[in-house]
Amino acid sequence: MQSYTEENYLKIIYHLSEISNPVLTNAIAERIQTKAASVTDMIKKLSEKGLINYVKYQGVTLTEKGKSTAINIVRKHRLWEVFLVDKLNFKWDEVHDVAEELEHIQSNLLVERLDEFLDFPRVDPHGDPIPDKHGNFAELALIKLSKLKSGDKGTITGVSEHSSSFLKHLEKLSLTLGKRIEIIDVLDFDGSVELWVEQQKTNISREVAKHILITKN
Amino acid sequence: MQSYTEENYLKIIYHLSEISNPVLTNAIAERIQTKAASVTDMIKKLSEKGLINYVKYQGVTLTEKGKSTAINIVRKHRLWEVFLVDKLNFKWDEVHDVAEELEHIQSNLLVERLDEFLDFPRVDPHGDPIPDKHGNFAELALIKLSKLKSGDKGTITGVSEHSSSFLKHLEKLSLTLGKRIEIIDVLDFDGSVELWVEQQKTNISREVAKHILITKN
DNA sequence: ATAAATTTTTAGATTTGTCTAAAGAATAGA
DNA sequence: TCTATTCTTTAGACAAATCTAAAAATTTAT
Ligand SMILES: [Mn+2]
Ligand SMILES: [Mn+2]
Ligand SMILES: [Mn+2]
Ligand SMILES: [Mn+2]
Repeated sequence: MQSYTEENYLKIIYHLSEISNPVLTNAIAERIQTKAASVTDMIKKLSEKGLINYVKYQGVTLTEKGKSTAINIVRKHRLWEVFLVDKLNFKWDEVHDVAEELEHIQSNLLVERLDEFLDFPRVDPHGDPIPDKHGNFAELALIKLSKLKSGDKGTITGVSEHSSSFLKHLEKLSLTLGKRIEIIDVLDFDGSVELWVEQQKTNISREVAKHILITKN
Repeated sequence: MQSYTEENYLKIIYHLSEISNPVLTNAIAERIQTKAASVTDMIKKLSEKGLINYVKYQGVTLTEKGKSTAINIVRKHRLWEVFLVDKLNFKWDEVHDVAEELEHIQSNLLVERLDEFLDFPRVDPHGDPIPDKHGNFAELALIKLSKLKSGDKGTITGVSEHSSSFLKHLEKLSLTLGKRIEIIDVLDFDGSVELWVEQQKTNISREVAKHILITKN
């Protein structure tokens, strides 16, 4: 059994592994809002527990055991987010912090029953895939909106930034999951994008476009 | 804000206050599965935070602030128990440990939405009353089954013991919430009770009878 | 290749919650 | 009332997770 803190480290190492492998001490420190020295202490401990492989000065990778633990926490996090939005009418920008706590509740029965109660959802309110009880999930082939050219059409199926301010901004522009969009123009000058959504012309910055994920169709 | 541990202490002090006031160090130690010395440390801290009144060697009482904090935890605990039973099909003997964790999730929005989702339940799966958002709840006038005489009739509306083994035992005898019972006889010898429930004669020990709560009618 | 800058680790301290052992206070018995 | 028992508190220690400051390793730049 892992502590609340160990679980948070494992989950963050898991997410960072998708970007760079091995995962470096400072990258963890930045994400977890702590000091590099504290990270070194913790990764030593996780290494002793067989949850990560640690080579001094080189960074860490998850072991199989560490990976499945991390995926289970991600599973719980995303299931709780679905619960909050679908059943308790939370908005997609209100769920993250609460799910951050709920993901640590220890009960397999609870997770499986929750999954069933929610009718086995495949994605969370931000479009992120939910692992099944065996840890399997389809990696969706999503494209950043910022990669599209004028004339391209698609559907918003995810976001790669979960901050409340960002999500509220998208909400205001009707750029929410499931919406069909069509690129009108991409400005050479600053990369900002003009697009159609719900018969309306909208402009978004390149920075915003980078964090909107699209399936072309 | 209180820590997980502080919250557990407050809740236990709250429950023990109903039995004896002030609450003594050893009583807390026994309930919380810890040593008296640890309790002394913690009650000093809770006292400094203004959550309890502490007089050395005399025990503690909750302040208004401590009491309302404790009631809020009890509210969350019981709402989560209702959720687990009503929505996730947990049995009444399976909910306690999970609720013990869930009661510490920090989000007023979550509690209020959960209350609404559950349609503002008044009692939990063990018959215990659920405080409303202002901390008010009706103290039900329940009688221990062990106090009844032969010929007395009533309805099972609560239990004062939440262990899984006890609740499973009641389940087997059909002695669950809402069931009508009638006392046939109380044995002088050992206080054991013979009673009718669902057209069946059943025998229970005095010890079991003590923990079944009845409304006479 | 060597020096400078950056990253990572170690050393030592702090906070929270716990423990054991021993001392101090309250209560009960004779 | 005085002693024995029980209850409670203090003293000192420990594990978990964090921090600052300093040392060591790695990477980058000249
Ligand atoms: Mn978390
Ligand atoms: Mn999410
Ligand atoms: Mn608890
Ligand atoms: Mn209950």
